[in-house]
Amino acid sequence: MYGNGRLPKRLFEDTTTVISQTPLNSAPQPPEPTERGSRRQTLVQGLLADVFHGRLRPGQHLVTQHLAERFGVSHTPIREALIELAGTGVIDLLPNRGAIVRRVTPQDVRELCQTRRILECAATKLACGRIEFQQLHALAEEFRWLLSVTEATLADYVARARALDSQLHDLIAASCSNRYLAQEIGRLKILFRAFRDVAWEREEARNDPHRIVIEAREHLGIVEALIAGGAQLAARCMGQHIASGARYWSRALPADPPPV
Amino acid sequence: MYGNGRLPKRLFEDTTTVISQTPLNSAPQPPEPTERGSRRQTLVQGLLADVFHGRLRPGQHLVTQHLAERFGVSHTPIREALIELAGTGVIDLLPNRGAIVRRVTPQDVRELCQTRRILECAATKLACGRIEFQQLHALAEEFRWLLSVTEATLADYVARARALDSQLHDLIAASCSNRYLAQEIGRLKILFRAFRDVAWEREEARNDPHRIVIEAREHLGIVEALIAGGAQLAARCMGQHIASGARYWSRALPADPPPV
DNA sequence: CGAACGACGATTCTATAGAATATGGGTTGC
DNA sequence: GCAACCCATATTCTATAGAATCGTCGTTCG
Repeated sequence: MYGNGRLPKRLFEDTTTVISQTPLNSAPQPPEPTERGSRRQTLVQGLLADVFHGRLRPGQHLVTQHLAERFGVSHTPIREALIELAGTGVIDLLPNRGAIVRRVTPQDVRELCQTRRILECAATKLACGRIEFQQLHALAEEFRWLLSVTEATLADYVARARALDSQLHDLIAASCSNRYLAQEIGRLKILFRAFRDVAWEREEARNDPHRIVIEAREHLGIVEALIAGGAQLAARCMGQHIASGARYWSRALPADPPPV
Repeated sequence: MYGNGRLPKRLFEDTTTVISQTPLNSAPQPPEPTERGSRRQTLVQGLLADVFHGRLRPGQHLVTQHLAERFGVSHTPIREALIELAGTGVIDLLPNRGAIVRRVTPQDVRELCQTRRILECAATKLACGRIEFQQLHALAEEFRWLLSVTEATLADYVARARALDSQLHDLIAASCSNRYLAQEIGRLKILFRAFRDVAWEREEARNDPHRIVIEAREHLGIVEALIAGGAQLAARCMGQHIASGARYWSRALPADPPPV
């Protein structure tokens, strides 16, 4: 297979053959011809999921050839997706030497959330007073509804809770009147969501109603502070909210590879 | 030239032919075969310079064909550079419709600096107490030297001042013990540097000694606060330093295109 | 026996060609 | 005269092939 029977070269700490070891038939989308133009985005999502799932291990050397085969596309879009991923810091891209997956440790999640907190608190402060009261009241309604419902159909309930979460954070980012700030928040949000979605799947606490209630309460606090015009208070609430999320979600990381 | 004599299609507000209108013989590097592997980075730098110089106007439609000819490379690395630029927010990348240059207004520079201030102040606070005193004292020495020298050879003087500037900011970013934060700072730094370099060239205040002295004083303040262990004070100094820079450099934007 | 040199192989990087998509003008019908 | 439909062209997007580069192994010299 590899010329004269030699094993594939090992450049980095992990083997390159992990890909064929683990049954990766689950992730590679069937040659589903995603519409032209959004293929790179699809690949980015897929690779992100792989990284957070632990299918692509930290330090592992990503070979475009293999990835291309797995996803059923050519090298070119793979390469482009890797460039985009390198921009978000998930992988390192060494010239002429390919891409390696950066380590994702609980420490990383903490740092990610810390950075998110810094940015989103600032955005909250800036957004305070710039959001239509109507929107804020509507959101407050929704969160109160979440808190009032004790036992509903979980599926819809969860979906709605997550949608509202996105809605609030996006609204604040969009209203801070600073495009760069909003963009950085968006970038980190993608990372955090990818991580959270994986944690969501692997946790037995998958549809933990308790967590949803806690988050709804935190969200409501933020909205109420924004309605009252308390920028400092709103920012503090946001800070606590993100810190709380960090503590909750960072438990669900894939098993730490043994420290080399 | 274009089939039956029709003009090239106009998709966006600005003409696509601007490229051939303005004498762009200055920027396009001669087919200088930059070494393999760093070509994308070179293109990113070149395109950034073009944007901030105003050679690529806001809203303008970037055609990969033209850019490839200008830089003397193929479409592929151009496309990759555009993806990377889209990651930093300089251009918008619409699927199947190419890239357009985002508007860079004084407002943008303000927002950029505001975001930088948020991030770097946080980093300063975090870095306080984590940097070797030796390094801090050495930097302080240097800044005092800058302040003491009244009239030296400008060239070296300016170069050294800029190097020290980078050194201090990089040291703080590297010492905040948060890789994501450091990375975001780095990203914004690239944008700010590209902008500043252009302003530097176009301003008559090119080697403004006064500005250097002011910055040295601000830098010294930051370093001294870090030595004293005053995280709050250091962060406040950093905030004032960045705000001061924002006020100074935002004057030198290319002439605003008339508001459409 | 250890270290340095040379060569092979794998992989990345760039270039070119072909297919899909969107845009704008021309034409037809009302 | 106006609006909707259709076609042609430019441009983007993906795929494939070739050239340069890096890492590793085998050999040779000290």
